[in-house]
Amino acid sequence: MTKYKTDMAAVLDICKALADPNRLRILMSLRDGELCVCQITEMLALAPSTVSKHLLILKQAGMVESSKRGRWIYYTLLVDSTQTVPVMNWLKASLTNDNVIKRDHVLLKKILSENPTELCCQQRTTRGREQL
Amino acid sequence: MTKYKTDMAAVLDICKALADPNRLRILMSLRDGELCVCQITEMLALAPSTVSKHLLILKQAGMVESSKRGRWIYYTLLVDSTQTVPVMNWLKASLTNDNVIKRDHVLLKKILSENPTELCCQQRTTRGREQL
DNA sequence: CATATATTTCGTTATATGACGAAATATAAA
DNA sequence: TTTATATTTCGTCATATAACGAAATATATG
Repeated sequence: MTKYKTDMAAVLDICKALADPNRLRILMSLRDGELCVCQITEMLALAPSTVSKHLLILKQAGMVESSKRGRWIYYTLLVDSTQTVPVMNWLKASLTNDNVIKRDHVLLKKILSENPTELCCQQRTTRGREQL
Repeated sequence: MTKYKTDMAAVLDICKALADPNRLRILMSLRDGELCVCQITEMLALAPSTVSKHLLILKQAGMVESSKRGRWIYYTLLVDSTQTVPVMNWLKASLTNDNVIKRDHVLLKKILSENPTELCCQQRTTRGREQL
């Protein structure tokens, strides 16, 4: 396993990270690829500071990683880990049909496609409308 | 999935059940078969009431089941569940080499073999010494 | 029946956790 | 440089959780 932490501590960090509905929703929302914090925040409808804390917990557990691009920070699943692969497989198998997760999925598609000017990530470098 | 609970609630109950070191130790201790509460209590060196609570949480999460035999209550892993199998496989792969878990394993073998008269489960119906 | 043993339930207490808002930080746009 | 946007950090508060001891419950033994 990795360094620093004992195996127990590593597993425990993952289990604690999974032991919250909003963090499970975040993990499931990252199935299809990266999302920036503001998109996740929009989906969860929580305070940005709260979402930031959730993401930190997931990151410290080794479930996700972040990359900064311009003003935005994108989070992705850390799929190259011996820990996260079985965990995510189990979560996907168990939660894909959950109503909250399904609702999130629909909402996310809307957030990613429509992305109106009022929303965060308005001026995305790649393909956003630039009008304020 | 099962009844009553949503998928999310079911997964959450499992994750919360796993998010405690003593409950992980209990689950790992049940790898090799059933144990009665007093044996688990001896291994963990916690108050019986605390162990009882941990076992209740694991049971309500669907990770273990109990069967009463005489004065004793034996707990076993619930291995016929689509939830517990992948979870336990992951735990076994991740925790078998952990030092605490290894120490528990040694201790449990001692508890199961020696089982001196002072200990709990003194007068086991199957093969215990009967002297008080 | 009285006693000892095994386990659970209950009440209490200390700590952990999740939520928020305000303030700090960083980066891009005007 | 000033302003707006994106995110994090910090402090606070309410709730959840883990531990214990005492008491209750159940079952076997004397």
